[in-house]
Amino acid sequence: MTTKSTKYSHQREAIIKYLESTTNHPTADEVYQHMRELIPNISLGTVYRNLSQMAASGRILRLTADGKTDHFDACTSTHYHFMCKSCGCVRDIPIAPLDSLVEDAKKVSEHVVEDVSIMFSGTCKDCLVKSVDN
Amino acid sequence: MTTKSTKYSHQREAIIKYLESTTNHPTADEVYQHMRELIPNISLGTVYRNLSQMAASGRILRLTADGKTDHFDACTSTHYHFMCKSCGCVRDIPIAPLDSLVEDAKKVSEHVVEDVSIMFSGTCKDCLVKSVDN
DNA sequence: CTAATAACAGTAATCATTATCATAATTATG
DNA sequence: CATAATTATGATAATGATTACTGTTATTAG
Repeated sequence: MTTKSTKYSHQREAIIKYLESTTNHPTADEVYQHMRELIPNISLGTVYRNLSQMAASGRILRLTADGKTDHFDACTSTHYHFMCKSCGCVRDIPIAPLDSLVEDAKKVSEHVVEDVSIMFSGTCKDCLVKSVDN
Repeated sequence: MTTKSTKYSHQREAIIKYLESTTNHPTADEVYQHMRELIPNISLGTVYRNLSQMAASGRILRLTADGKTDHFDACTSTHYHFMCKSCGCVRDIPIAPLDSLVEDAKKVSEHVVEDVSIMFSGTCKDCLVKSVDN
């Protein structure tokens, strides 16, 4: 069995650069739309393949929130997120990491707890303004 | 504008009874498979419609974990869940509610934080046994 | 009892994502 | 450096979960 290696690709490089340049945690389709400005004939499948590959290897984070569309984050250190119930945008929440949470869960659970995902939700400031206008 | 009311249905009654009888947090399809034993010609659409309706009204909880399939829980008081990365099952994690978490997030965020979802992940005890066998 | 309306079963449509496949780009090797 | 091996790509088809549509049935109000 030969372990398969990773080859360089222009497309993957552009995707990771874009993810590192934004704190907006875009969806696969948002990444795709941006990439098309740089690489007009890039395929949506290429974007999905590279995002999934980088998420699997730990290079980026896959954020699952409302069960509809995943978001991606190039910042892999422990931090938390907020999803707007109105527009679906994902933003950072600057609270301190809850280091003991997984440890606490490990102690009480009969299962092997490895990770925890914390997702806040509510209304983002932009959607709040819009709702006041109406 | 007339507010639309809710009418009784045999199907919805059976769905909520089933959800209340289990702590396994089934998916819509698992609910459907169970319902077919009681109501053989029930439609999958009916199951989805009633689950969505009850989740929207707060009667049950919709649990989103891996972005693939939602799970449902008739217990709506604050508690936490674990999803197995191997088989996808969802189980309860009996740690005490983190009451201050949403309050803390409200203080530091420029958005209107209302709720938080906490999802642990790892390997469930059943999958652990299977992996040891191999 | 009858009219109004919500819920139903069955099915088609949608959306996000993954798989397939022939071609192109990258890397290894003689 | 030439060529073989292998991974990545673009284009598109397929999948899986969920929602929408439609004609019919059940529930409820008058």
